[in-house]
Amino acid sequence: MLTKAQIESASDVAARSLFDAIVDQRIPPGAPLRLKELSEQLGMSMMPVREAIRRLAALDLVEIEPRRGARVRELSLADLEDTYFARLHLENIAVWEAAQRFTADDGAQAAAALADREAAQEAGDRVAARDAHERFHFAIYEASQRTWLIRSILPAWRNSERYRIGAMRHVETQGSRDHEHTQILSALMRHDGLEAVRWMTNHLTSSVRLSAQHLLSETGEAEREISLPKVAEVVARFDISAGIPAT
Amino acid sequence: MLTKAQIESASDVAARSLFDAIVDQRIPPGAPLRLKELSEQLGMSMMPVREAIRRLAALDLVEIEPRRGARVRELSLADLEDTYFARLHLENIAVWEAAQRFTADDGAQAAAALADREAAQEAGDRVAARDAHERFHFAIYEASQRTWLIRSILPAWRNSERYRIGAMRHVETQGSRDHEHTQILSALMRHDGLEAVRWMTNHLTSSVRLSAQHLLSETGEAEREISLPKVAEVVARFDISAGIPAT
DNA sequence: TTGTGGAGCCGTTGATCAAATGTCAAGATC
DNA sequence: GATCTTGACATTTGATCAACGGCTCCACAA
Repeated sequence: MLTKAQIESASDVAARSLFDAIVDQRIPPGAPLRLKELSEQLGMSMMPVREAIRRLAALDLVEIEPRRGARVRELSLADLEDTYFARLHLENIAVWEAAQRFTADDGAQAAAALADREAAQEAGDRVAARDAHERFHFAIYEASQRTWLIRSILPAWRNSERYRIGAMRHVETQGSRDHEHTQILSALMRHDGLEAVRWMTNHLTSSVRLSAQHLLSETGEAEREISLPKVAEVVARFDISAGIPAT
Repeated sequence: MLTKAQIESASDVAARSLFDAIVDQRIPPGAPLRLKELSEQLGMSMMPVREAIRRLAALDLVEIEPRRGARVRELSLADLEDTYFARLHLENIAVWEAAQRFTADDGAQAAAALADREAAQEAGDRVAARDAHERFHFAIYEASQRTWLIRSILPAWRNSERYRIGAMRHVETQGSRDHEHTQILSALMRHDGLEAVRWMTNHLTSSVRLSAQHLLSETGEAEREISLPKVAEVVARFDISAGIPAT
């Protein structure tokens, strides 16, 4: 496990480094990504950097114009809404499915990630905290065993990180985040899909609220309501299914 | 529209060519993709081929082992089920959303794609038919205006093509396929989301049945039931929402 | 305002580097 | 004496590098 995982190709390094820089806004939205410039900074040739950029483009974090190069995608309220619309649906389906086949081992992995996250949080290591947070969520989704569904989640997830990180930096509503995580996990361990969906919906809804607030405060725009499926509607979709035999 | 679109980079050509070859099983499941071999066949250097392979890997059509190269992912009944599970959920959400904001222009585009498909079918051009089929479906999904949701659909869609193409080659159930397409489209034009979801569910369900049948007949395995959400359950999820104000 | 020239940058190429595997022979073991 | 194991070498293949060629954009001039 250590032997292979340690080998990190140059483009892996570049991809991770660029992703961090974009999420942290060290490379701001709209900024062009110059191959030569980046390859010098990272101490490698242009090729691995180029590949890293293509990978980020596959996640739609950057836009590539042929023969023109790549630039960081702009942030917008519309994009934020759209991202969370997708997340609300996809992740709730995953959670619902996970509830039906959640094992003790799944629970242990998720709990470990939660612990890692709190430790990283207290140590002030934001990158590690973000990493652990992702591990927690995907430990849950993977319990659903629905591989293609899980794969579909990742791009939207990664995109939402761009909005979330900024919003979470200063805000101190971390307590309710933790509470939501715990509630989702405990509902899953009880195989209570409906309750897990309810908490996941709350979790995502409050995330998007905070992110939107932060985004608008940065651009100086007035606050305005964002358009998302109603919590009641989302939950109802699963509620009705509860009476119908699964799969 | 012609000026820019005509310029196709070497890796674009390679990616399309490889995708076609994999879907048609000219490169069979499990076969390794050798850079040198392919670059000679395609008359280009190894780099664009390499990039094309990475792109297909992003869609999970091929598996890459670091330093070992890439090979075509194997087909399996489990993967087929998993793919269609994702498609059933994602595409139904898209259809439901599309129904609410479907315009005459959306309808015209979808209808044009359908016509193209029938023309290609009669001309015996399978690649063009597959292309038009994809255009039809995505014309519908794009009417939903949910960009991130639509993006999430593509990988699973492309993967399902690997199963579908083989199954459709000989089978002559094309009539009911066409009927389903028409019904989906007309339901959308009437903004009848529930009916559109119903037909889409039928459409996907019969697709997966045929694909599974074909797959099992090829591997010589006995027919067996595949595990998917029940049609009633899928439709019910949207049915309950119909009573709740949208968005 | 429009046409032209130059600079900058990306996409591609062919060559080089490094890792991983398969082969083969020598020695150990049964 | 036959077979299995082990180690080094050669080959294959992917990953990376540096340079070339062509496209795009911008400045400047007519």
